[in-house]
Amino acid sequence: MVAPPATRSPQSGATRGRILAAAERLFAQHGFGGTTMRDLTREAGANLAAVNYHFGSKDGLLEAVFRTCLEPINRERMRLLDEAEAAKPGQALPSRELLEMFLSPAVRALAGRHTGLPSILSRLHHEPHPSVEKLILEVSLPVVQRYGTAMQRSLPHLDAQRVLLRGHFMIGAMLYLLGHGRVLMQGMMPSDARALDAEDLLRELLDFCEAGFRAHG
Amino acid sequence: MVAPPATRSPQSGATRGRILAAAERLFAQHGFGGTTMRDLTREAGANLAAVNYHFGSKDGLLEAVFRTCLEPINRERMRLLDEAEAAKPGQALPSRELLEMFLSPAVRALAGRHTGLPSILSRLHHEPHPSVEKLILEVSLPVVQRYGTAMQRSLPHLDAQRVLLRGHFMIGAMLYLLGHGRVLMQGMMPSDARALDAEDLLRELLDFCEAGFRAHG
DNA sequence: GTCTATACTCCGATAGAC
DNA sequence: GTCTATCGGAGTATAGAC
Repeated sequence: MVAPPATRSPQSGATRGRILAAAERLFAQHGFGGTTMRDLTREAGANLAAVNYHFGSKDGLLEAVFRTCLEPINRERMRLLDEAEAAKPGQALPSRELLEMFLSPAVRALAGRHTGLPSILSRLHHEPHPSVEKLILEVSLPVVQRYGTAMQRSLPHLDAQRVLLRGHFMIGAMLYLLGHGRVLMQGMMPSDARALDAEDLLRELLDFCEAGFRAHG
Repeated sequence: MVAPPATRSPQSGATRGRILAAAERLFAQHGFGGTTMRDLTREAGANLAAVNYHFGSKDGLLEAVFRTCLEPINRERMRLLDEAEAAKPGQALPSRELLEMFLSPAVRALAGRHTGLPSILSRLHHEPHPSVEKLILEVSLPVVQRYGTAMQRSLPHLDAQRVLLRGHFMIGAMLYLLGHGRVLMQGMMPSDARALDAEDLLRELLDFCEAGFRAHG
C-alpha cells in the first residue's frame, strides 16, 4: 500500500481522515473486535473498500489510530525531558518532576478533544497482537529508556532492574486509569463522591507513584 | 442453556472440560479474537457445535473461562481476610498485610499450573465488553468493598474515595504485571538482568503499592 | 442429555471496472 | 481514488443421530 500524497488530488486525503476519525471514536466505544468495517465506513461516509485502500487492512487501520494516539504523547514527553535537562544540565531531576513529565501528557489527554484515545492506548497495551507489540516497543522504548536513565540518576540507591520494574507498575496504573479501570471505578464509587477531573486524577496518580518509586526495597 | 450435571452420563462433562482447557490455553496464547472456534474445537477433539451447546456462544465460553480464572483467586482473598480478621477481631490490620492478602493469590497464579489465566484476567479487565463488565463487577465488587473497608480502617487518614482510587492504581499495576506488561518488560530488560520469579515480583509489587498507599495526599 | 452434520449470516479482503 | 461484486472464513443456529 502506498500512502496517498498530502498534495492536491480529488478529495485529497479527506476520506482517509474521516475514516481515521470514525475509527478513533468507534474503537474506543465498542473495541476493535466490536467495530465492523461496514459500520465504520458508513459512519465515515466512505466505501467499504476504502479502509483497505488507505490502510491495507483493518489491522493497518488500528496501527494508524494507535500511532496518532501515542506519538504526540511521546513527543511531548521527550520535549519536556529535553527542556528540563537543558535547564539544569548535569543535575539529577527530582523524581516527582520526572513522573509528572511522563504521566501528564497521557492523563491530560483524558480532557482533550480525542477522549477515545486514552482508552485505545490502554486496550492495545494489554492485547498480545503481534504487530502491536512490535509497534509499542518501537514507539515507546526510546522514551522508556531515557526516563529510566533519568530516574536512576534521581534515585541512585535503586538498581536499573528495579527502576524498570517500578516504571512498569506505574505504566500499569496509568493505563488502567486511562482505560476501562476508570469506568469500573465509577461503578464502585459512593454516589456522593466528588467528581474528579483529569488534573485531580493526575495529582492522585503522581502521589501514588512517587511514593512507590521512593520505597526502600 | 442448562449446565450439564456433574454426575454420570456418557462421557460426562468430558467434552465441556476439554473445551474449557483448550480455551484457557488458546485465549492466553492468541487472545480472544485471535482464537477461532474451529481451531479451538479441533484442539479439544470436539465438534464445532459443542461450544454452542455447552456455553451458548463464544462469549459464553469466555465468561466461563474468566470465572474459572477469577473466582478461585477471589475466594482465596476472602478466606485470607476472614482468617486475619478472626485472628485479631476488632483491630485494624496492617496495610502491608492487606495488600499481600489481595495481591498474592493473583501474582502466585503466575507460577501455577494454569499460567495462561493471569493473561486472560488482565486482558478482560481492559476490554469494554458489556457482559464482561457486568461480570467483573459481580465477581469482584464484594472483594473490593471488603478490602476497601479494611484498608480504610488501616489508614484512617485517607478518605474513602482516595482508598478506592489507590486501590485501582494497585489493580492496574497488578494486571499489567500479570498480563502483557510482563512480556513487554522482558523485551526492555538488560540482558544480564537476574530472572525474577513470581515471589520476587510479588515482593516488588508489594513494596511499590504499600508505599503508594501510605503516601500523604 | 450429548453430540454431530450442515446450513446460514455476516465479516474482512480483493480483483477489476470506472 | 473510488466503487461493485464476490470470495473464503468466521460465529451461530438447528435438526436429528446416538
